[in-house]
Amino acid sequence: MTLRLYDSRLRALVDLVPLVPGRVGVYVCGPTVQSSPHIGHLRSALAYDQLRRWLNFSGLDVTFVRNVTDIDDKVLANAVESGEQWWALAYRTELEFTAAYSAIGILAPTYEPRATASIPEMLALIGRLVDAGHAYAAEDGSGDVYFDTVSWPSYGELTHQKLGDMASAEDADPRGKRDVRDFALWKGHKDGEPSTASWQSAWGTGRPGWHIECSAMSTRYLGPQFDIHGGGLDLRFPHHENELAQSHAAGDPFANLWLHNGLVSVTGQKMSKSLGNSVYAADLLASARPLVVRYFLGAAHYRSTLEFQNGSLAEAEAALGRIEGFLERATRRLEGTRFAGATVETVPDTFRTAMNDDLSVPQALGVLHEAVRDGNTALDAEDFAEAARLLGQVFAMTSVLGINPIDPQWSTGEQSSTGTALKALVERLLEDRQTARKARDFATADRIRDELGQAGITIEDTSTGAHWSFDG
RNA sequence: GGUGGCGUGGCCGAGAGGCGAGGCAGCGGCCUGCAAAGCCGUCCACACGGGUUCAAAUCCCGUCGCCACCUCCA
Repeated sequence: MTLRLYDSRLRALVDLVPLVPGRVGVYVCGPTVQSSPHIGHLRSALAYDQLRRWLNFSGLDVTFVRNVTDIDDKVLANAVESGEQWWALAYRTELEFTAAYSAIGILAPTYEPRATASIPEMLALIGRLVDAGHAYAAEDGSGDVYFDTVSWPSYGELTHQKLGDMASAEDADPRGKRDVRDFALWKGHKDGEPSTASWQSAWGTGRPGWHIECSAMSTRYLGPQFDIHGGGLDLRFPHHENELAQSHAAGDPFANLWLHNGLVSVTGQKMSKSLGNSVYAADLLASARPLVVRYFLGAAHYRSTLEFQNGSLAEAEAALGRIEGFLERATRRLEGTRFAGATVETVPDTFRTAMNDDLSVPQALGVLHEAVRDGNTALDAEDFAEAARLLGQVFAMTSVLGINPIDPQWSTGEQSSTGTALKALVERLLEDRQTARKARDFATADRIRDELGQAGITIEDTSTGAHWSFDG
């Protein structure tokens, strides 16, 4: 059984056939580090994290490259606004992204190249394009170098647009362009721009255009041809179209498969700064546990628009709570039986089939929740063999999806002296409550439960004694 | 003007010709001293109008509404 993915260039589901058997190269467009990470950046990164984990689970050796574009018009503009060096802004922002990614369990890439560290590769690529007649230096002396779209007949192949049908970009500065649709490969240095943001080239000092960095970095680390290129739906045009054009025109076969993840809408609207409805990573992480944020962002299919609204996180918390509840309850009940710790971690075939079908995570979550329900039923029936089997499945499925609650990733590090003291105190109170219950002094028993409840601690009476936990 | 997507129950969210995905919320029940947790049941949906078919949420035609991209975007 092989993984099928939706290739947005072919607009069809295709089998993933690695160029080198057993190995997969994945390039994902990372952020332009111009401002703080928002919900959309996290959703996108998470989609490819799910892909990567599934590829790994399927036994493939994955080289996963996600870039950081640390030089760009907006980086320069925002640095002027905030009164700091552009490279300081870029690095500060990059650290914010890394922290947010890591908080929700996105695995660190195999490598994370920065655009500014691949300038020679970009210049070499531009040189090949100029030599091949698909790029030209502007004739206005600006030092700009443009890709010649008219010289490349298949321009538009990724987004299935014809050059003549495209709306002309009225806001673009035509300057030295031969055609308004030509895009900058290299931007000549302008007065007022910091000298630290300019590099020597055959066309004068300057800096890279947008797009060229991804062609240069993907082929630098994955080769002129690689398996998968991913990014947000909004990058299809112009960014990915231009990447494809410049790489093909330079003679590179480039990516075999193009993946695009859906965007996030906030209460039905596109998120944008002008609407003032931006939801930042920091907002999300301040209002829910990181595991809940991950569950929420990963619960819809990666190609669907994900709707964020009031209550979204609470719903995710509740759904996840069911899974956590089963894992805890089952582990507790199986403790001391011959099934404890003997769970074989396998994933059900239905789960595997769903994941292989273009990463159908929503269906896979359906399988997961059914296993949780069946597992709870087995526990109620004291069928420990069945409960243990399902516990193993739930562990396996949550691990593959990166939402296994007992993964050390999610531990809040409460093994402190305060934690130990709290445990002793709560257990002491639970003993008092148990004594009262045995004496049928329910007023006292309920008072203890209420007091603990007010302190944020929930009590559940089970056949093996009272269990306490913090409120979700 | 061009390219593409979407409309599913109170909400989120899968499915893509024939068995009610799943979750959240609600209601009824079992369990419980009462709860909590869990389980069972219930709530039988597919924008609208036609058509094809033994059978349509799914295919076809039309209509309405919403959204994305067309050189800042994850």
